[in-house]
Parts: sequence; C-alpha cells; structure tokens
Amino acid sequence: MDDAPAETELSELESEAVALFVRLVQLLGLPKSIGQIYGLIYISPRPLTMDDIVSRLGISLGSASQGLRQLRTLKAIRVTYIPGERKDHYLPETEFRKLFANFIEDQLSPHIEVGRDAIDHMTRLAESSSEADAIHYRARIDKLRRLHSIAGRLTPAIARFINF
Amino acid sequence: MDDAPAETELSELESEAVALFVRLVQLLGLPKSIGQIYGLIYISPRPLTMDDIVSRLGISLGSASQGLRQLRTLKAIRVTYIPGERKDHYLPETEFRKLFANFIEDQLSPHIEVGRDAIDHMTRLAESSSEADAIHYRARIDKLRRLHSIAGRLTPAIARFINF
DNA sequence: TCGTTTTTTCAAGTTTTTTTGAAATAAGTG
DNA sequence: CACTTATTTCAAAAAAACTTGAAAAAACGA
Repeated sequence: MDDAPAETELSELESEAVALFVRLVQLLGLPKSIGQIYGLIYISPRPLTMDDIVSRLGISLGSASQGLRQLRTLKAIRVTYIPGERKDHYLPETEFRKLFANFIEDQLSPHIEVGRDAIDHMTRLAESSSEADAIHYRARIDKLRRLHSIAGRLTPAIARFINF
Repeated sequence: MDDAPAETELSELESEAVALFVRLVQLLGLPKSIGQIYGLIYISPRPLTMDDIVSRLGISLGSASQGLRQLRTLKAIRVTYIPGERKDHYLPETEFRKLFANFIEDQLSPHIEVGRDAIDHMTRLAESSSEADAIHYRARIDKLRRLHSIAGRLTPAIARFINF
C-alpha cells in the first residue's frame, strides 16, 4: 500500500549525531556503519526499524543487519516489541558506563589474557638463556610485566571512573 | 666487504616480543609493522640500524623508514649516534608512561577536541528546534556532554594511573 | 666538492576489511 | 498451513589500509 521508499534526508541534528558516533567507533576500531546506525538510533525520539535505518542512512540491508547484530552483541541497542507491528524496533542503550564496560569485556580483556601468557613464555626463554645479555632481557621483560599488571588494573578502574 | 645479507632468524624471545607488540599496536589502531619494529628494538640489547630491522624482520626499506619515522614522532624510539658509524642507530623509549602520554596527546586529544565542537553545534540545533521532540533531544545531548567531559578528564587520569 | 652510503618519498601493488545484493531462512498473520 | 513480510547469510565487489621497490634526496666522509 505504501511503496514510496521513504528516503527522507537526515536532519542536521541527525547528521551531527551520526558523524559524532562514526568518529567515536572508528577510534575504537569498529566499522563506520556501526557508528552510523548507533548514532541514528541514539538521537531518535522513537525506536527505529531496520528499514528506517536502511532508507535514512542509505546503506544496504546486509550492512544494516550485520551492524544491528554487532550492536546487539555489544548490548548497545535492544529490541522493543511494538504491538501490532511486525518489524523489530530498536532502542539505544544510553548508559555509556555500561557500553564501555561491555566493550572492555568483549574487545580488550581477551587480549590482556593473551599478553600474560606471552610474558610468562618470554620469562622462561630468558631464564634458560645464560648469555651475557640475560640481565638485559630480564629487565626489559620485567618492565613488560609491570605494564601488563597496570593494564589489568586499569580497565576496571576506568569502569569505576565512568560511574558518574 | 661484507655482502652477506645477514638474514639471521629471529630468536624465539625476539619473536615473542615482536608478536606481543604487534598485538598491542593493533589494539591501538596502528599498523602491524610499527609493532614489529618497536618490538625488535625494545628487546634488543643494543641499538639497531634500519638495515638490521629490514633484514631481521624481512620487511621493505619503505616500511622500515615510515615505521621508524612514526615511532620517532610518537617518541617511542630515539636515534643514538655511534662514533665512526654512518648509520643511525635506534634505541627504545622504555617508559610506557611517557609512551602512553604521547599517544594520548597525538592520537586521542584531537578527536576529543572535535567532539566538543560537534556537541556544541548539536546543542544550538536542538535549541532552535521548537518541536515536541526538543526535550528529548536536549536530554540525549546532555548525556553526550557528560560523556565528553568524562573523556576529557579520563585521559590525564590514565596518565597519572600509569605513573607507578 | 665528489663519490658513496643512507634515508626518504611516493606511485603502484597487495592484502585486509567492509559493504553490497540476492538468495535462503525465519517469523508473523490470517 | 499458506502467504506475506522481515531478517540473515555469504560470495563477490568495493573500499581502505598497508607494503613494496625504485628513484630522488639527503647526509656523510675524504
């Protein structure tokens, strides 16, 4: 019945919101489309469907579907069911504290884990080397261990800091 | 006089150091070669030349030159002049506190700056909109402003935290 | 200054990441 | 259940990021 493609231009406010989140997610190493989608949902006064996102941002269905999934995984958005509507409607999580906690947990913590194993392995390698350089290696590896320890304590500290 | 290409394999310890820093710089959104180069210089008992880096890591001169430049810009390495040697020799900056302070200053602070302008612009746009949604927009933009303020205070706080 | 060695630059090539679009699947409705 | 609509999947295309190598420039030493 309605077959107009609803290609409404973004308002200036929406454009700014989208651009802001695009920059933010690129800083975090996530794809641009994630920032576009979240930005639009974030600023919107009401829940948006995947269709809204596709038509307003001019991105493909595939991008939208994958982007929405990743945002759900990060718990940056959630679905709300509107009675009598078939499509899923998406709402933003607006508590950035939670968003960053999830991001740290999902994207950072695993790497810190791997780092510990690497440093332990390096320690063993340096111990079994009885060369003249062994002292040097131990000192450098110790510095790494201290850095690692700080990283491990930093992420929870940041989460606390954000808790305004 | 010596024309052997000095293609010494990396020791296991060197490989681990390189791999560790590759992961770290990828987390920070920097190219892999930056991590390789810094990792090798970091673990080395003595200063290395660009040539050492090219031959030991098996990367191109171009990559090495560009990577070394970026590392100098970040103040992650510095040149040491060795009497009677023509080539530049590179030493690592091993104080991670300084490294992160430089990184934040160079790569993060500019973005935070831009964010403030964007939020101010959004505020003006929302104020001039006299629609029913204006209240909603103001609330969302205020949350952004709080996030931005936290980001601005967080980076110096991290620098202090690392100061062990 | 001249010849040699070292470093930088940058266009082209390669690799990696992201996006697309069409087909398949799933989900909601009558 | 059959039909329609919505969503997901994934191979291929496009875009972005990184690396290469050869030529140019700079630096050094005699």
